Amino acid sequence: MSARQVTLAEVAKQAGVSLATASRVLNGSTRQVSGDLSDRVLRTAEELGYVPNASAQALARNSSSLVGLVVHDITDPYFSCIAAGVTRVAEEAGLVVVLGTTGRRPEREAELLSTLRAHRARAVVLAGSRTTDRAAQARLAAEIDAFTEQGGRVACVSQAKLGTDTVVPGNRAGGRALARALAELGHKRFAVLGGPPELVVARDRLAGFKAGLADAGIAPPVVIGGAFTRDGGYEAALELLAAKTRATCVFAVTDVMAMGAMAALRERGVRVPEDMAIAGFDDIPTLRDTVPALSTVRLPLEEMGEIAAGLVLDTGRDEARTVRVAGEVVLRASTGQN
Amino acid sequence: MSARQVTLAEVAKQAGVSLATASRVLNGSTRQVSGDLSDRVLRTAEELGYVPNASAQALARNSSSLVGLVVHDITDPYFSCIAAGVTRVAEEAGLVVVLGTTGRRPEREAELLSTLRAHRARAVVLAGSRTTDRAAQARLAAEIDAFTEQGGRVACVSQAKLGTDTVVPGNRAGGRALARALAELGHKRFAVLGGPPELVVARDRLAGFKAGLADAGIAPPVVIGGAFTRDGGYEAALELLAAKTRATCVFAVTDVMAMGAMAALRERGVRVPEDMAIAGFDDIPTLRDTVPALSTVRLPLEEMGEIAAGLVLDTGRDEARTVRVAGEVVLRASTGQN
DNA sequence: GCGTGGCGGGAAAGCGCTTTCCAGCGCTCC
DNA sequence: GGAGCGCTGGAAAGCGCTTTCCCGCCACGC
Repeated sequence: MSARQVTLAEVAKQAGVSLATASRVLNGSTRQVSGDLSDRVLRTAEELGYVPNASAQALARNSSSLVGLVVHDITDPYFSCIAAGVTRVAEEAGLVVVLGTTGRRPEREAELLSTLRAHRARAVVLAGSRTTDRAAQARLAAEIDAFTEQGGRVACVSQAKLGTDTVVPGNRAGGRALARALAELGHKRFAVLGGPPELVVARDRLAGFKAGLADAGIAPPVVIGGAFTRDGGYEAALELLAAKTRATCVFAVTDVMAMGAMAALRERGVRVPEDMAIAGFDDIPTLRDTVPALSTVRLPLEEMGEIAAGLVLDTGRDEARTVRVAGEVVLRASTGQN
Repeated sequence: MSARQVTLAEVAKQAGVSLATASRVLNGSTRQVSGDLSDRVLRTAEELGYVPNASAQALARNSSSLVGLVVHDITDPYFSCIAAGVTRVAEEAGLVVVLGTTGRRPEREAELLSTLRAHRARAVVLAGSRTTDRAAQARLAAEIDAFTEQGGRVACVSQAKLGTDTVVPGNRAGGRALARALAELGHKRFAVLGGPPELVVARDRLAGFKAGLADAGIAPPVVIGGAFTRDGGYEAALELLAAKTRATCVFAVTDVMAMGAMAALRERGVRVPEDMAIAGFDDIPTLRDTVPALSTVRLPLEEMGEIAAGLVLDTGRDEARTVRVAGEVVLRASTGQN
């Protein structure tokens, strides 16, 4: 089988030109090639079905056309939206995105970065959330350094790391605005499903929310931890109900968690929003269509992916930049009065 | 900046061995190396922070560690679930997955395959649905041939292509079983939101559904086309309502479409399931938690991704294999009586 | 007329790795 | 005791491409 792949050398020979000329014609260069030869090369390349060997190009140029994308779980709409943004931009730039998933294990992030470095990826977007796990962070920082020293760029979504481009959503501000909006709806007693305490994103949203409550002169919420997933929200909501707090409104730091929480409430016969109002964060598309529609803080997820990819592919500037994107409170049926 | 990357040659020199020996130690080979030298190489590699250059390896070995994955839209839960399965298997095998998105343009599939070929990807999973567009199919078939001739393997999810491994969900059988189950619930008049007529997946599900209705001695359904997306389902549902059929139960050929349809029904004040029952296909995770929960045909999406990746990475067998996975009817609240 | 410079073309030196081939060495086996 | 073998280590030839360097050619200016 395996018809040997057509090489540049074959094209060159067939077209009766040198390797150098063929390369210049087919893969761009500053040098000019006469129209005559150029045509001939183009034609034979076409005829032979020549496709350049990307590995060889990468080796010779010492830079590949790969862009890395690291997420925790591609199944999570938060990440898949960001992924959509990143891939769109990358593909427009003629690059190819390699997808790495961590399964929420922080140490995988560094491993993946190392792999990406081996592949000489020219850039990486890190969409996973930052943890406070010291060892993992140190290892990650070292990998990031190694990666950038090798000439690659790194952008983080929602986790400011020194020396990298960053897209920072207004987690704190969003949480705060949401708290105020909910307070205005008349709620007095709040609970928060706070996710894992070591996740910075979760902490920021929680901190913002608390600040917002304080602004409104409302007592601090009951906070219940849990995993950053639908099931985490489900469990946390059950725990909340078991705790018999008098909260009338619960804030899940993530839409996905809110989804699980709503399922738990429903199972327990707690009506939303009559018995318990609920709000999330992110505004993932699927939850706009649910009943009741979820109140949340909207983040332009796809756009954030696009921005991150844009930052990381913009070879012009060299210093790290930070782009802030604001969250927008969106009140829907899940908090009533709407 | 850019501290030059550590090369094998540097490691070898530092460790006082030849390039060949260093390569054998670090990157596996059939050949043995004495424990003494081996240790020395391993140690210096560690010290220097050596990471093999994947492009160079790919070039020298004429085979890379890339696995392609082509989907229409990574944001669609159907695809993101499959993607999760594929990446899991690939990462376990020490491979890296390259994600390509077509944006539902059939011609992109061939383009991406060509790119993947340039990168010498060792395998590709095509998760996009097959269309009946002749030109696109021909181009795609040619690219698949080129890819396999070059030594790569191709697997398709849910679209049987000659000469490739395939994971085939029971679209027809699932549609049929669903129709029968719905008939048993007492429905007599059905509508189908059939998606784009040129998509084979959509056609199969529809055909199966019709067959199931026929089995139950029920008149053929009203069929309304539309896009294979949430918005497509939304529009199609509006059209259905405008058509003033007397259908009491509507089958959306995709859960995602069903989601849009439910939103449309809700907006128009049509209660589900009291006024109109609805069922989907795929069983995407998010819709298990909605109100009402969606009746559907469950497909093991992640598993399908895993199977596809498994097929394509199993270098043992050479002929194309087909794995069928059955859909399982799951009746939930959206069809009432439950 | 000849030096100059610009320009298009080709030869060849890598890029970092794998792998073949060969050399040397210590064994076993007659 | 020597032929033959198996085993380990190293030299070197690629893998397919980019890019530097050089060469020959032509147009130009003095």
